[in-house]
Amino acid sequence: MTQVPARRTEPTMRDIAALAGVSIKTVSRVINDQGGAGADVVHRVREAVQALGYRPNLTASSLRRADRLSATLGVLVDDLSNPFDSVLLRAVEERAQRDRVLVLAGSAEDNLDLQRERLGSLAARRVDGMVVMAASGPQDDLQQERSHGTPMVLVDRPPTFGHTDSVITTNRESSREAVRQLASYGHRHIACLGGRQSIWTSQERRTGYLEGLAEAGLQRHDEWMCMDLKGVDAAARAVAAMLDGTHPPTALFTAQNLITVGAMRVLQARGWKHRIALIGFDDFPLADMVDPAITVVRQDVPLIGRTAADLVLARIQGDPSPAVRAVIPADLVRRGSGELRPPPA
Amino acid sequence: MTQVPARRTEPTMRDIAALAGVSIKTVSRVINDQGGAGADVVHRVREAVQALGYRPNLTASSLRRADRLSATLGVLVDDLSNPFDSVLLRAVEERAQRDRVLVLAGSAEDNLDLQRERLGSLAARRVDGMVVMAASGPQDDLQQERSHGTPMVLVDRPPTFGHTDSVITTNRESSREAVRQLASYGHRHIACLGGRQSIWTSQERRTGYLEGLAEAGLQRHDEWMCMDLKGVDAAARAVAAMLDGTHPPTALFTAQNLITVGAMRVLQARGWKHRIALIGFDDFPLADMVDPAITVVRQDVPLIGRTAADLVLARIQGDPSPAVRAVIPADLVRRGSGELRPPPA
DNA sequence: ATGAAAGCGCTAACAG
DNA sequence: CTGTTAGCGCTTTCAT
Repeated sequence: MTQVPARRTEPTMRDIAALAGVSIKTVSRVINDQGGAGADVVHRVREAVQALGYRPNLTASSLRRADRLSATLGVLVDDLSNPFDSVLLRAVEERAQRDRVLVLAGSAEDNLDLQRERLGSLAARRVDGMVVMAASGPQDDLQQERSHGTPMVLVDRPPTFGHTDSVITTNRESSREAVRQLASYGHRHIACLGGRQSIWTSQERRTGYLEGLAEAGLQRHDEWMCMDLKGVDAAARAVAAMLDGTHPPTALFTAQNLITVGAMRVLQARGWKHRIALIGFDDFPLADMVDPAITVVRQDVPLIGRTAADLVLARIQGDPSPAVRAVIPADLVRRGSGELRPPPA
Repeated sequence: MTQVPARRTEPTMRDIAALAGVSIKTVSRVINDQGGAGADVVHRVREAVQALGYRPNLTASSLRRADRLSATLGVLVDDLSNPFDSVLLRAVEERAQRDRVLVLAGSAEDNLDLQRERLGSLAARRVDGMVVMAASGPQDDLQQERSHGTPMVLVDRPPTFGHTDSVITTNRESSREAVRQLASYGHRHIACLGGRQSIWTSQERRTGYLEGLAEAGLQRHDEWMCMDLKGVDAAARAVAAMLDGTHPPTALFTAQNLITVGAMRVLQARGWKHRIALIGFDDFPLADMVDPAITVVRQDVPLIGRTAADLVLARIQGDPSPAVRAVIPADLVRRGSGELRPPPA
């Protein structure tokens, strides 16, 4: 292996102008296709660009340009390696690229300090707008950023302050529907396993669960409710404990991805996977390949991302209409595990 | 809902200077903690910053600063929503954030035109360096970008040109190991199902398969080799056809994620999942939850990402050492499907 | 159709 | 310790 070449200084419009024998302004006009330049001049400039390997400097241009736009969007999620987050990012990126806008991506890990730091980094780069999955807790930093005028769309969790667009899914309604379906299959002992209650979606799904119970005329039972579970193993332990309790449920509503997997693991280990019904919130790969295939509430994550991107891009273009709170419907994908009936009493 | 506030003009150092009654240079010093400023002056400046809600403009500063660094890294992958790509991105982001460097992310969809376009966008923003999963085909655009002096690290696929760092995994060696293990369990009819041969990794894995056969003293057989499969369904059809052929294999080596899933589906449908051995390249969620659990070759994607980030960040710092070709070992995760023996003849 | 001068927000180099 | 001047690469404005 040989030495890695050192960074060279890039040619500027000045260099092009000198080589083409025109003024720097003419170069600018040619490069931005603004017309009003003689054919031969255009040709000479293009040749010089080729010869020197010139590439426009967007940061310098946006500094002076009237719109001051950086053609860059900030996207802040919990964790870029999460399937939900990465699918969302991809959808935003795809939409943004249509307008030749690039995406600065960051993970805030549901941590307010990290979120503040990342917000500052994005602001320092003068992104044209932001798509943010808000960390749990007070949204002061987001609101402050917003008050600077930065177009911002919140995804997955709504803003607690005004004048700001958001895109969320039907957490509560779909959870309610899942529980109602379990009830309609004859279940009367339906448990809910959920994630951190500090996260808005967890709360909503829990509320939906309770509403579903009520609508089916079923009693709630504290023994059948377990929140703040973190990770597959914690979920598995909670499910095991519940099944060993004095009032074991016959159906489970797992309000989050990893919790669903934890529940599957326990049911599989005990050989009860065809006996205990299971509906999970959020789809996951291979949910249809296991036995029984897992019934889930599926969010339309790409649509959430596209909607968020459309909103923020429109705001950047100056759309002054009232703030929107878009709700993307989730649907119940029936695959088997949620259509198991309880054993006869 | 009320009107969304319009973008306001941000205060500049000039405004701070005016309010604090100092020169703009003093403001610069205070904001960049360069010292050499009286305590009361510092205080006045800080107050003005607070009062006006001033935030530094990194693009403007990097335009003039000696190092010209934008504190931004470009990351170009196939598809940001792929698990491999998003885990990689996350690892790079994490490393970059330690140096307060942000990440501009893009998907090139293994398409040379899109890749060129994205490369140009990154270059226009003067990223300090790039981490690139090269699209299949000629790497002229990458090489040209490289020749401009941009620090660049290729991941997952090596460069076909010189003086450029790369980070890859043991595609060939691990494939060979997988095949050798199948042979050691008594299999003599081992098939290989692979993805697009235009992709370097597919070729390497196929070569590893052939080497593994040879080392085990087994004959290769064209009927047992099927490449250029795209997607779960195509893979499933190919596996089905193979099993229906005149020389059905007793073991399968599937060289890519989705192909593994396609194979699983067929084996499951035919009730042969405990009869035909299966080893897949690349781990996937729930591989340990299905029956039988799937034996896979697992890449250490986070380590690949961290290594790539470390390399490019070091180059940005000026590291002049010879180009590195880092190889991150993949390991065989034995879960059951790859440890099935062939039926007695 | 082309160019000169000014300036975007900031930092470098040098004075005082 | 603090300020002045120049200039990063580009676009704006206005002149020719």
